[in-house]
Amino acid sequence: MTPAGKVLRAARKTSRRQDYSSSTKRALLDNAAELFTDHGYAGTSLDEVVAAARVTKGALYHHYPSKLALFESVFMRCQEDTKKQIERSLRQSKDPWERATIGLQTFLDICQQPAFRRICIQEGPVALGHARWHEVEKEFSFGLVANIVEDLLKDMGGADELTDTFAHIFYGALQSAGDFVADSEDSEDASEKVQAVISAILAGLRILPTINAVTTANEAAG
Amino acid sequence: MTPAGKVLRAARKTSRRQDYSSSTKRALLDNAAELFTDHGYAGTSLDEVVAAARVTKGALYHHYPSKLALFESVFMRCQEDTKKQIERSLRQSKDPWERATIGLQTFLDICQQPAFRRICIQEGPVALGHARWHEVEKEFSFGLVANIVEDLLKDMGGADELTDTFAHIFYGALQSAGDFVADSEDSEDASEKVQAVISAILAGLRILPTINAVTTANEAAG
DNA sequence: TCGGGTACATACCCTCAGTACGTACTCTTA
DNA sequence: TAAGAGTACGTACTGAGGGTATGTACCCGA
Repeated sequence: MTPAGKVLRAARKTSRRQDYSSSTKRALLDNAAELFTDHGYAGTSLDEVVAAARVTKGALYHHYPSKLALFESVFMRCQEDTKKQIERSLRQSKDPWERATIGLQTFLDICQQPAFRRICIQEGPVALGHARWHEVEKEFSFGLVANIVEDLLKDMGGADELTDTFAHIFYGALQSAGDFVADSEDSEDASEKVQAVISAILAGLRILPTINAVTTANEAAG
Repeated sequence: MTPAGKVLRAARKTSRRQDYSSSTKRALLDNAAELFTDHGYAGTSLDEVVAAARVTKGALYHHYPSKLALFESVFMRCQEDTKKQIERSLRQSKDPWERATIGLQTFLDICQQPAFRRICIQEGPVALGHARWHEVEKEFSFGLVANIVEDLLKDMGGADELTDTFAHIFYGALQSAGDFVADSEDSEDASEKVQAVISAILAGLRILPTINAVTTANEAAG
């Protein structure tokens, strides 16, 4: 702990009451996250959540207006954690290809974690609705992956108009890849295979401008 | 109608009572499919379903043991329809690459249909549970796509041990591609772009054996 | 024609999300 | 420092919806 940290801690103006309150809220969020991860949104009752957090429904509805709002808070925290984790991993290198490799590998790892899989990939779109889910994803995990892909394409020779399309499709591919590894018996073996396939797909990127040129030419001719 | 058809129809041994029963069951299934597609599993109440089918809950629970069982029936029918549709499209050609193109394009189209998207892709794994969902998928839509990919790889030079891995990842890519087109403003434009990207990914397939060889070599060396 | 089984309808129960209201505690302000 | 106000809950209830128990009309074979 730095001296600055000590000063900040001493100087903060939160009352004991506020501390208790935020602690309660955090307990609700933590326990909800765990229960939603294990049993899904519909499979988790608020009675279970408040019991795990050792409070009552009155406390829950004081901090969150609805079950859905509670889930969305859990969802947002999961997305924020993911974003931070990927951004931290990206700071390890300056080389575009290396950054891409590291960033994508990090995302792939996160896709195998139960919390992200269940809450952000599976339950998210169903509970929040596809529109709201997509809106948030764009600003967090998908946005990061899209940026990485964009940088890759730029590095390979000019921003292509297929960038956005490829990013979307590639994002789904990564999620599936995470599923594949998470569901496999031998996760090390599966992880290696997945890396090989991802590499092959990215290699396909190299000829993407060519294909696009052909498509455009056909379009003009047709 | 062929004479054989007439004979069959005349010869069938179903009573009027049985006709009514199966008609009721079908009405429940049809209306449930529509409501589940529009409002999801949790968002659809059985009261709405029975009202739409103009029966009561007694009738529903006579034909289906639970809400989940009703959903699973809808889900299965959707998967069966998809399988039939793809298989029919595959009969159009004998050439492996052409078959692959046609089959994948058909699946891509189906991925954009609201029923398949909502019931088989989004709600399916959440409502049925990931394990049960995956089990069924393997026998239907995913199985077909995996076969197409396998044939492609075989045609390109020997069955690769990465086939299964690639099939999984590619399947996810196709689902995302369907999402991309379905959510886009200009679906024709999006469809063309998606085709270009899919082609690029399949092109990456060509060098997949090479990558695998390198990976294996590294593994042996390490 | 007469039991028996089928195909429903009706009425009820239980779980669970959400609400209304009560209360204790704290923090400010006169 | 006493009082008023607001915060942070707890308690008791309501309504919606999935599921069940039971009643009943009808058909169908014997």
